Amino acid sequence: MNNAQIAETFENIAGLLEMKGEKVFTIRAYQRAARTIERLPMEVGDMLREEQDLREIPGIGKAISEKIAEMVHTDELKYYDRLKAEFPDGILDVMQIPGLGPKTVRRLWQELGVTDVSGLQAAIDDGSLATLPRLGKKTAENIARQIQFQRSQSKRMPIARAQPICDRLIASLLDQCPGIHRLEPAGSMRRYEETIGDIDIVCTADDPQQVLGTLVNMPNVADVLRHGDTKASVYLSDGIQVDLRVVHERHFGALLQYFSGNLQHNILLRDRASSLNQSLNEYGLTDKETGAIEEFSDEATLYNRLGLQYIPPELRQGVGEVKAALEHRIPTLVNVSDIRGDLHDHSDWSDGRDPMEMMVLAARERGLEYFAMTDHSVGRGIANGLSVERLERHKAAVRRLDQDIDGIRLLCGTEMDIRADGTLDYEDDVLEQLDWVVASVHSAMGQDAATMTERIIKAMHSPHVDVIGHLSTRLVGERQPIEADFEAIFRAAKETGTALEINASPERLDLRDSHAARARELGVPLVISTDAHTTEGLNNTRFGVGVARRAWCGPSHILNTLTYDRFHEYLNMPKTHRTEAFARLARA
DNA sequence: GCCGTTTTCGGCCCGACTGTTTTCAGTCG
Repeated sequence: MNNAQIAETFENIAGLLEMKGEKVFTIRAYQRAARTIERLPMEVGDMLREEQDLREIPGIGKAISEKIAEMVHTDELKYYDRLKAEFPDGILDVMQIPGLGPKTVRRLWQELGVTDVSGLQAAIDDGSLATLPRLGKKTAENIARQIQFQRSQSKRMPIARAQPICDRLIASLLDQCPGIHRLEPAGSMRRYEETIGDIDIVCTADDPQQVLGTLVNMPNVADVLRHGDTKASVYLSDGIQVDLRVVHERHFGALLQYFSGNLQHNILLRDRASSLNQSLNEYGLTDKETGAIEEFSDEATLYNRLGLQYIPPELRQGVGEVKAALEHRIPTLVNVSDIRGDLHDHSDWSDGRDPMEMMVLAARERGLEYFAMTDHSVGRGIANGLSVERLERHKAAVRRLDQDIDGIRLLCGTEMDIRADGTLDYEDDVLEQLDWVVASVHSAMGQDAATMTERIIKAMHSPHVDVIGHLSTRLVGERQPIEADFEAIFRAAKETGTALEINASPERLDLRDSHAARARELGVPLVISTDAHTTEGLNNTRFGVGVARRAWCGPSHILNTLTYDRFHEYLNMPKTHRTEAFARLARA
């Protein structure tokens, strides 16, 4: 079993225990373990194989580590099987419906025999649900609506889709509410999660009611879920929920912190406050003895007041960052402004939309010092991949632009297919004339893990392959990643001196955060590239930087933060010396 | 179930909103 499957099992256990009426702290422990395992940089199976003690991971103790070991070794969990047997099969689906919690679901099952979503719908339709004490007509209507919504949309939205919706919404609120002082996205958007459950926005304004009223009355609001004095929740017709919270200016720091989450981070922070005899809520810190309230107009002061280093939003995942902040171990994270080059880009020579010259000018406009033109190789017939002959002319065109355009250095490159058998799409004599080679998997993505791992590692052993592009080939919310032994691939990357790409295209975000973290731990040079196919695509660097920041990467972990001269020095190094050379160059 | 510059036992985050209630339980984030 892999981390994702183990995490899901613990999540389900938590759900079933809730219904059973188990102690909330037991339930919380399983939920916390699930989140932690989901975000672990390494497969727990590999950790056990290397005889690491899982109990060193925060939130994982004796009972849970034993359960993990059982799942890794036997692919099943007897405790979970016994627990599942106590409940009908579809009951967890019923609990997924917003507004229905364990207490209600249990009553519906025991008193009305509801065991799945269709049974729930039937209980609404025949009126029996509304007859139960403390449930009524309105509740029945709300549940019916939620079932409809759940059917019409998938649960979480890729950040690529949510971001423009959020941007438009904020622009629209600012436009219609002149009394707004501050308005910022918070939640998973601010943490640069790869998918967004709902759009959280925090606000300060002269007249909170006016702002909330404006939101609920917007034309693209499909449904109003809640509308109170300080917060409102709506469903947009775009298929995503928006939560807006409005408070007084002097509470803004505490509110922004509270709403930027995640849940586990906030729990740990409140825990920290508690140990200082303070109580933390979205309005500020309350002294438990005197009752005095301290307010914060910005987040940094709040963290400092708790004796903590400031924790950037991307790190607020409840997986050790609070402890690190206490010990002043929060690193300086990479910023968009640190990125000096883009090393994976397409033009209309292959499947890009814009001409090479426009791409280069757009890159220069964005302040980049160097830029690699990496159109597809011949094997990508469908993407108008370049034959050896066209590659020759492509190269000449790049060299010409490099001469003609000042202020940016160009690299002749390719995004070359790694074929199904691990051979490369161009011969060595062609590759050695290029400045920069991105090698990517675009075909036969369904290979078994052993074949795929061997295929990629074989490509890494080529002296000409500088970086592996979008390693897992996943598309967020669309296509599953390849099956492979990623730990072995990361180790081979280090050994062969092959860099790994963090593909910043928000559809990809590949490496994903936990993989980037593991590669960083091993010292593999990472590259943040946009894989732009249009000039606008160059704006996506921020998403890649978001992934790198979530992986605790500083500028010294990212190859394309090097100045052109240093980057050039790196490239002139034989591959096998590069990992070491990078560590030196990045420190210098 | 986890965890310890108070603790190996006794704690474990905190408030808003809704519906169905005459004071609050359930759910959510």
